[in-house]
Amino acid sequence: MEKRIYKAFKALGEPTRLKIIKMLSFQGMCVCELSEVLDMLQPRVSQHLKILKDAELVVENKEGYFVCYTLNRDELDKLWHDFNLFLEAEVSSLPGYEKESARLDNLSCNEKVKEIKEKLKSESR
Amino acid sequence: MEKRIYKAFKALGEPTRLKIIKMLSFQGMCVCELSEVLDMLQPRVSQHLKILKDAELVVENKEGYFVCYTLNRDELDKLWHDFNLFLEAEVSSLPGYEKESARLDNLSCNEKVKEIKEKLKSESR
DNA sequence: TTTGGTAATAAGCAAATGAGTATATTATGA
DNA sequence: TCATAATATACTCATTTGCTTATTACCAAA
Repeated sequence: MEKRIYKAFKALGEPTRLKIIKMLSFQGMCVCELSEVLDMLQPRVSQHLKILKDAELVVENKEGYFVCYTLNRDELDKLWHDFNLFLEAEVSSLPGYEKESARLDNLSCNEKVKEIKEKLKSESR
Repeated sequence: MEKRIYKAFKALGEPTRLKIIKMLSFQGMCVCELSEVLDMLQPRVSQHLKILKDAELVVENKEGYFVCYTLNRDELDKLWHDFNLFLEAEVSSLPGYEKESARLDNLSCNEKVKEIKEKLKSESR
């Protein structure tokens, strides 16, 4: 789960790919169109589309020798939803966080840190 | 606007930073605590926190020589909101997309592409 | 089965990134 | 002012990333 999340964010966190996604938000487009509209070499577009496809943010439809890509809006919504589930989840319930959870339970940190946190909490009330 | 968006996604799209964010979703924590809980060297934690702070996903509160970091949930919500605005916006209205918009208006693409799109459209109805 | 057009992959290279080590910087208290 | 603790920054190195060029794979029509 966690890997899927950061993989999707990583795919979104790049200017060229964000541009491609913006173009696809307007309409489905094939590689040659994207290449023309964005004024980019075709391999560059294809490579980024592959990354977006691996992250399931984009879907391809082959039609003859054209490959039409469309934005996967459902997956985008799901990404944000899953990310929020991840944030809300108990640390102890997350797979791969066993050790972190244990260390969280017996933090050997300074007493002062606790005081500081109490202070911050009371301030935020 | 666009740069802020992909910068934030880029910040989220990395496993170590996602872990840090998860920890901060539980409670505000200082660097030493994060370092201990995640079993990572302190400079590593500090470096990632800097990136998260630059993306405004995290806020720091200095208390003595402790620095307590908290998750900026408002900014997270804003990120998703702005991202959706970006997706919904007219290409012609987006700064930095002037050329793309113009090229979009007179695509020299093959007639077949148009046929394919018509076909896909009618199928999706 | 050739030919022409479209897209994917491979290879090479420069730039960016992440981690570790060492060294500042900042703040506190004696 | 000096010693100590927490955090930030500098530096180095290995890995990854993105772009370009070249090549290959794929598909359709003649």
